Amino acid sequence: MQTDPAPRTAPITRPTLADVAALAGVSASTASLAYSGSGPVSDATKERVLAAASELGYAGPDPRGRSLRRGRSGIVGVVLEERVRAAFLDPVKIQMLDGITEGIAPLGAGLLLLTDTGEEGGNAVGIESAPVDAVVLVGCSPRLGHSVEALRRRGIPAVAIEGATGDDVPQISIDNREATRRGAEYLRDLGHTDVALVTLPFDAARTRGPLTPDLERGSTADTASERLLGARDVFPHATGRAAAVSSIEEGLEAGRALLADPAHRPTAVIAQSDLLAAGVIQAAEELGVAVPAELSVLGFDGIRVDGLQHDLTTLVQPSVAKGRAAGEAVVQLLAGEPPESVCFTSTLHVGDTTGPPPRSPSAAGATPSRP
Amino acid sequence: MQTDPAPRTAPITRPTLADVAALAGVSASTASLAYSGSGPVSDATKERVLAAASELGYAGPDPRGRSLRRGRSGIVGVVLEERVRAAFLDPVKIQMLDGITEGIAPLGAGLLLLTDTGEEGGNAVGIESAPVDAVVLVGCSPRLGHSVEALRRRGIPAVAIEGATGDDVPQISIDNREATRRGAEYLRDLGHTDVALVTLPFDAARTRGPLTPDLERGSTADTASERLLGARDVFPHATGRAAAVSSIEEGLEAGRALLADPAHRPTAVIAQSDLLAAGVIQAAEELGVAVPAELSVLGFDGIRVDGLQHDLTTLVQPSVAKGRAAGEAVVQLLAGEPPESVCFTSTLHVGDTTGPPPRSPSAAGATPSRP
DNA sequence: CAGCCCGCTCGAATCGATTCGGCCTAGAAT
DNA sequence: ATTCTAGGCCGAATCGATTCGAGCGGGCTG
Repeated sequence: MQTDPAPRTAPITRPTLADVAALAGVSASTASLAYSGSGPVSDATKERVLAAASELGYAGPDPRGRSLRRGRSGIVGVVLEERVRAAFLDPVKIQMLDGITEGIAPLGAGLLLLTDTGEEGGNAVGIESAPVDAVVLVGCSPRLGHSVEALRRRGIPAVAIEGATGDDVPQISIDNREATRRGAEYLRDLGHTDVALVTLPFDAARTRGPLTPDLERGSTADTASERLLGARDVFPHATGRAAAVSSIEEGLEAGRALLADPAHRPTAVIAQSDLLAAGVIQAAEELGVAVPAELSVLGFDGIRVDGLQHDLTTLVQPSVAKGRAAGEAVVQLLAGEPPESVCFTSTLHVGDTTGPPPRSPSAAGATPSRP
Repeated sequence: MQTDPAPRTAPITRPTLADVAALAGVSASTASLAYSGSGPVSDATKERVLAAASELGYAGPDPRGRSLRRGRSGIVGVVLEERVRAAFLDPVKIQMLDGITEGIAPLGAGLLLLTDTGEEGGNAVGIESAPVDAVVLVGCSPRLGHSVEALRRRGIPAVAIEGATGDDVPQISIDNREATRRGAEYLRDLGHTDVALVTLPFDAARTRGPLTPDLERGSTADTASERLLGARDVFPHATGRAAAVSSIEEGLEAGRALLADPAHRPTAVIAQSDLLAAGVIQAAEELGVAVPAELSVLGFDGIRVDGLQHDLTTLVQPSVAKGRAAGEAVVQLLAGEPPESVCFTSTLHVGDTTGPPPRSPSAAGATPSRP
C-alpha cells in the first residue's frame, strides 16, 4: 500500500529533527542544540547527530518550525506601489532595491517582493499576511496609509522611502522641494519666465492630464507635491501636466500636449523625473523644437536614460544611498533601537539640455521682464 | 482618546487567534474556521469572531503558524546567480522576473529573492533554508548543481531557466546553439570569414581573457557553451575572448583587446549578449573602426541597450515568455502535475550593425577562402 | 575521602494555527 | 411523539523546532 517507490529508509514523509535525534540516540533538544550551536554540546554528540542527519538525508531544520518558535522569519518585505514589472522598469527603484540589500546585509535576511495594490485575494501573500520581520515601503504610494495601518496592527516595523506616513515610521527621503527650487532658480537665472511642469501622478487613480487646483489639492503623493511646491517657489504661476507614471512614453505624451501650440510654448520644462524629461525631449524632437536652443528641459533623478542623446540637466538624487539607509534603519528597528529618519540632499547636474531662452519669446505678449 | 489603548485585555504580547476566540466565546477551532471560511460556521458566529478580532486589534492569522501547519508558505524563491545589484542591471533578468510574476500569479505567492553565492553565514536565509514552496533557478549558475542538490534534499520543487541540471528539474530554455548558428550563417552569407567571439563567462571564477581549449572544456555555463558551439558550427576555428559578466564595460574591454592590432582585426564579432555587443561597438568607435563598414557586430538578447546609437543586429529571445513559462511550470509542479520543459526559439533581428566585410581583408595573409 | 562545581543531556512546555472526528441540538419527517 | 438528519461547534492532536530549567555524572579541590 504505497503510492510511491518506498525505499528501505524513506517513508512518505521527510525526516524531521526528531527522526534525526532518534537515529543518533539523543533527544530532540540535543539535536537542535547541535544544529543551532547555541548550547553546550560535546563534539562527539554533535558529530553523531550530523552523521545521522546525512544518513537520513535531513537538510537542516525546517524554516517554518523554526520561525514559528523564534518569532523571526529572516525575511524583509519590500513593498512596491506598482506591479513588479513597473517597478523594475524604473531605474531609481532598482538602485534603491540594491541599496536596501546592502543595508540589510548584516541581517542575512531575504527580500520578499510585495505590492500593496488593493486587497489580496484568497490565499495570496500580501502585505496583510506575509511572514516578514520588517518591511520597507518604497515610493509614495497613495494607499500607503492603508499599508502602514495593517503593519502596525501586525506589529511589524516599517521604514518608508519617500512617503510621509506621519507616524512613528522612520522616513528616508530627499529634499524634493529644495532641490526642485534650486533647479527652478537655475532656469530663472538663465532667463526663463515661461516654464511648464510635467509631474508625477498625484493620486491613486494616476490621473493624467492638465494640472488643476483640484488635482493638486487632492494629492496623496508627497513626492509630486513637494517637487511641485519647489517649482512654484520660483515660478508661482507655473502650470503643466501630470503624468500617469514615470516613463518616457508618458513624458512624450505630456510633451506633445505642452508643445503642441507654437503660440503658447514654454521656454523650459521642469519634469519631475528623468524619464519624463526624456519623453519631453523626444516630443520636442518630433515637433522640431531644438533642445536646448528653443526649449530647456530639467529632469530629476540623475539616472542614465536609455537612448537619450543628451546629457540631461537634472537633480541627481542618491538612490542607492537611500536604499541603504532604509536597510540600515530596518536593522536598527529590529535591534530595538529607536527609529531614525534621514533626509538626503540632491545636487544639480548641469548637462546640455538647458540654456538661455530663445531671444524672441514664443510670441504671446508674455512678460518681457528683461530689459 | 488613546492612540495606544492599554486596554484591560491587552498584555505586552500580540493577540492570538485563541485570544480572539476566547473573547468571542467560541473555541479556537471555530475561530479558525471563521477566518479560513473552509468549514460550516454560522454567520452570526463568524460576525462575533470578527468583532472580537477588531476589538483586540487582531490582524489575522499569523503566517508562521499557518505555514507550519499547512506546510505551504505561499512564497516562491527566485535564485539569482549574482548579487541582486548585478542581476537587476541585466535587462534580460528583469524581463524574466516580470514573466515569472505573471506566471505564478494564480498562486498569489510572493517572490523571495535569493542568491546562491556560496555558503550562507549564521542565520542567513539562503537557498538552504528559506521558507519557500518552490524555486525558480535563474541563469546558468556554475554552482547550480549544488543548489539543486540542496533543494532536492529539502524536497522543494524547482524550475530552471537556462541551466541544464540534467535531472527531474524542468528546464525553460531557448535554442542557444541554433540561434547563434543562424546568426553566424547570416554573417557568413554576408561574406565574413574572420570572426571573433565575445562570450559570457564559462566558469564560477568568471575568468576573463582569451578563449582557450582549457577554458571551454572546463565550462560549467551551458548558455555560453551552447552559443559558442553554434558559432563554431559555422566558423569552426573562431576564437575570441570571454567576459567576466554581461555588461557594456566587459564588452568594451574585450573589444579593445580584439581590435587592438589593426593587422589582425576580425571583420565581425559575435557577442553572446547585447550588452557585450554594445561594448564592442563602443571599443570600435574608440579605435576609429566604423560599424558596420569595417566591423560587423552581432548581439544576443534583443534588449534595448542604454545609450547605444545603433539598431543592433541581434538574436531576439522571448525573455518575458521564458519567465512566464517558468512561473507556470512552478504552478504545475505545486499542483502535483509532472514537470514540463519548454524550449523557446529566438529570431534574428537584422539591424544596422552588420554588413558585408570591407573589401581588402585587414591585411595579414588570412585565409582568402573566397575566390 | 567528601563535597562542590561544571559541563552535557534530557523532558516538557511553547510558538500559533489548522484539521478531523465526534457530539449536541434543533427542526423535519413519519 | 419518537426517531432521523444535518448543520454547527468543540476537543484534541499535530506541524517542527526551540528553549529553559532540572538532573546527573565526573573531575577537581580542600
